[in-house]
Amino acid sequence: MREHKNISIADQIFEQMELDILSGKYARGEVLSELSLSKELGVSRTPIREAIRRLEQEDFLEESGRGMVVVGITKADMMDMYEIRLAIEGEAVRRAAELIDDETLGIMRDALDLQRFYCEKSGENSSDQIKNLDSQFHELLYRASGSKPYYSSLIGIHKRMTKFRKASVSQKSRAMLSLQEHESIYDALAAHDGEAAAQAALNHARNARDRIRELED
Amino acid sequence: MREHKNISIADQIFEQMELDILSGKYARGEVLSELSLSKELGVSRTPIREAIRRLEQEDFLEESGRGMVVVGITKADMMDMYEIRLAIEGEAVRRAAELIDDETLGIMRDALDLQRFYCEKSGENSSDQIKNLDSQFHELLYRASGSKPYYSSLIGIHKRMTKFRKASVSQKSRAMLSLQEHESIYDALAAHDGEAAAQAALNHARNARDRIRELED
DNA sequence: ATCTGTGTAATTGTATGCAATTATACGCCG
DNA sequence: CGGCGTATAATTGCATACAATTACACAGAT
Repeated sequence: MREHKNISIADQIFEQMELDILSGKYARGEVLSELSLSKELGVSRTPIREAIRRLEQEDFLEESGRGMVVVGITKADMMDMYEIRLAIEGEAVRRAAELIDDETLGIMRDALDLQRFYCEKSGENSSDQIKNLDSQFHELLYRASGSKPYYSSLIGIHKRMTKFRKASVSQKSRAMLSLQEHESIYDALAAHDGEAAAQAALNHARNARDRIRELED
Repeated sequence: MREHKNISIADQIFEQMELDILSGKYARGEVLSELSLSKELGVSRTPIREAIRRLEQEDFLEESGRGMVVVGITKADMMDMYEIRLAIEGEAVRRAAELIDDETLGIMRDALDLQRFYCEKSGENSSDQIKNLDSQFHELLYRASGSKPYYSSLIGIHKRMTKFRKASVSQKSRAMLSLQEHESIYDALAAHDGEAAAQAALNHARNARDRIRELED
C-alpha cells in the first residue's frame, strides 16, 4: 500500500512559479535567472531548471539572451482567447451539466460561498483569493466535461487569461457580477440543464470579454 | 553579430522524442526509463529529464510508478478534437488568408509538391514523410493566422491527432484525398479569399474526421 | 497455494562541479 | 566622441555523484 503520490521539489517549484507568474509577482518582461531563483527558493538549480522547462512549454516563459523572461499577453491575444472560448466552451459546459456528480457540485458550492465571502469582505489581498477561487471554479467546470481535449484547451486558455487580468477583478462591483454569473452556471449545472448551463457560461465569457475590451492595454 | 540560436542537446532530445512518440516508434503505453533513454541517445540523464518534463507538460508522457509512459489517445478524444477544430479553425484560416505572405506561400507550395511526390511514390517509409509534410503544412497554416492563441490551440490539437493516426494516412487513396484538400486550401490562401479558405479547411477537417470515424479503435 | 514480509536491485530526485557560451563593461584606436 | 575588439564576469548546459524512494523477486509462513 505504498502509492503515495510523491510531490517532488521540482513540482512544488513549478506550481509556485506558475502562481507567481499568474499573480503578477513576476511581472511580464521580467528576467529570471536560475541562480537567483535557486537562492530565492532555497534549492539547487536542477529542480529550478525542470520547472522552467515546463513553464517554457506552457508559454509562460521564453528564453531571451540572458535568462528566461516572463511572456506578456496583449489585449489582442485576450480577445482571440475569448473568441476561442466562445466557440468551444458552450459544448464543454453542456456536457458538464450532464455528467457532473454531487461531490463536484458540493466542492463548487463551497468555492462559490468562499468567493462570496471574499467579495463582500473586499480586503486588500482578497483580490488574489478571488482569482484563485475563480480558477478553481473553472477548473472544476472544465474537468466535469469529461473530455480531455476540451479540458486542456479551455484550462490552458483560462490560465493565460489569468495572467492578463491583474487588477480588473479587483473592483468589487465586477467581482460581484462575476460571482453572480458563476451562480447562474452553477444553478444550471445542479439542475443538469445542459442548454441553460451552456448559455450561462457563454454569457459569462461574453461579459468578461466586454469588461476587458473597455480597458486600457 | 552573435545571435546564433544555440540548439541545446536537451532541445534536440525533446524534438527527437516528440517525433518518436508521434511516429509511433514509442508506442502508447510503453514505459521509458531515464537510464535506458540516456544510453540509447548517448547523453546524460540531465537533458533527458528536461525533455521529459516538457513532454509531460504537453501531455505526451505521464508518470506511472516506474518511469514515464506514453499516453494514449482514444477515439472519443479524437472526435472531441475534431469538434474543437471545426469550431475554431475556420476563423484562424480566414485570418491566414488575409495575412499570409508570398514567402510562406512559397514554402507551402514546396511542401505540397513534395507531398504529391511521396503520395505518388508510395514507398514503404513515405508514410512517415507524408505525415511530416502534413504537419508542416498545418504548422505554416496556423502560424499564418497571426494569432498566438489560435496557433497554439490548433497546433497542440494537431500534434495530438498525429499521435493517433498511425496507419490511417498510409493508404494511398486517402493520402491523395488529403493532398487535394490541402491544395484547395492553398489555392484559396493564394487568392487571399478568406471565406473560401475557411470553407476548404473545414471541409478538410470534416473529411478527416469522417475517415477516422469509420475506423476501429 | 496464497499471502506477507523482507531484501535487493533498479529508478528517480537533487546537488554540485566544471566547461562553454554570452552579455556587458572597459579601454583602445580611428 | 564614437565604433570596435577584448577581457571578464555572469549565466547557462551538461555530466556525474549520491541519497532516497519504490517496485519486484524470493522466501517463509499460514
